[in-house]
Amino acid sequence: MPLRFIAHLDMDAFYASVELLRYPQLRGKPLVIGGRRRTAADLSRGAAIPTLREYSGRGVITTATYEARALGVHSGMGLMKAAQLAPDALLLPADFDEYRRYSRMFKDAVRAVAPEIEDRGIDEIYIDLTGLVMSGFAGDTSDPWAHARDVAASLQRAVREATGLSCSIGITPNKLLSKIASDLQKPGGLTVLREADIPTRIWPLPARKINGIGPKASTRLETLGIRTIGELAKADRALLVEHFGKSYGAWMFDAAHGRDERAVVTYSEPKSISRETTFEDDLHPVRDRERLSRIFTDLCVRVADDLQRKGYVGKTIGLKLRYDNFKTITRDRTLEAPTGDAGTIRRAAGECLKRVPLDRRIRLLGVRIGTLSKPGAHAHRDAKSHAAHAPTLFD
DNA sequence: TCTGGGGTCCTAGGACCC
DNA sequence: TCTGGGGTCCTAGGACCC
Repeated sequence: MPLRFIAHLDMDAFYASVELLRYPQLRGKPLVIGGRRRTAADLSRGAAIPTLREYSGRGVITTATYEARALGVHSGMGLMKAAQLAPDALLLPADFDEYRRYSRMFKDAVRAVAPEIEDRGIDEIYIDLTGLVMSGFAGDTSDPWAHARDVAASLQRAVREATGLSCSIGITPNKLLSKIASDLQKPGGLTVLREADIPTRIWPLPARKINGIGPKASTRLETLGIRTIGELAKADRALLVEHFGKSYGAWMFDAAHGRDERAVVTYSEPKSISRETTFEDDLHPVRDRERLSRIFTDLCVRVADDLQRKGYVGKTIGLKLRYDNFKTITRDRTLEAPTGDAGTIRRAAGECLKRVPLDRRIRLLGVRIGTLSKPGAHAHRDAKSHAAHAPTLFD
């Protein structure tokens, strides 16, 4: 594989930073984003921003400012637990429409300089800078990595000019290393790593820093006495394969050596669309059946709306259910023909529901549609079905 | 004061077909 | 009678990521 210059760009505390543009007076204070969705009333109220102390409910932190992180809270943490650690931290509910707007702005600003972008969600991207870096380099004897650094700095300036926001960038020969590198000097960092830097910069880090090694795998690695990426790199490959399987074990070993040949993928089609909701209080399948039925139908309608808006139909309808003990089960059913119709989705999901045990309270209900396609010329469109639905356990 | 919501990918068994 | 592969689709669960 020829030498590449791959960047990973990660927006710094993205949701919180967008909020600070709107509420500059909060700058410097500990702030977390999370909890229920923001309503128009929340925005117009103009009242004081509530603190974590006042919160009650099942929300989690989606983003914490660096000031809040200094108090021990982090994304994914339950808000009730965070309130124990940082009762005076300010809490704002998320405003996803606004974050998506800023997401488009920063991606457009990057794209104007470097078009080879892979979307990795609302606040991060990979960028293949190889062409850009090398084109400035024909016959030049100076260091292309220094040039890569200049390109990255210009991207950071472009993002700041377009949005007022800061980001961190890692540049290395591949996506795996760049993802790690962009995290090394947050916020506002610019980290360039070459292959020769792996032993000093990568190997001391915990194995968990590798994108793809999560909480389960890192715990299992620890039981093998492997904590750092360096220890993983020096582990016996056969031992890893024995414990983690041929595919995952071998991948881990290669990752620890910084080997990754994946391309920057600039376009991909969605594979599934889903909507789910966690209830404020667990619902009883019998006593709360009317409420459950209404929520269920609403989820199906929202999935159908999403399909319509994005221009897809789907063939596999899925149901997701989480019980009060957090055990999660899924059921799905594949239709004869793809659909985008809320009533059809509701009927199929209703059939799935008949196949799950309803012997305990329910915490979460979700509806998913997969095996997506574009409603094509030869695909037969359903006549409008008026959301007539077959009786189900929730009716 | 446990643990959101939207995704992707992988595995594994069984059905079914050649 | 028993014994084969391989390939694809469907379903359920789980790890992981942002």
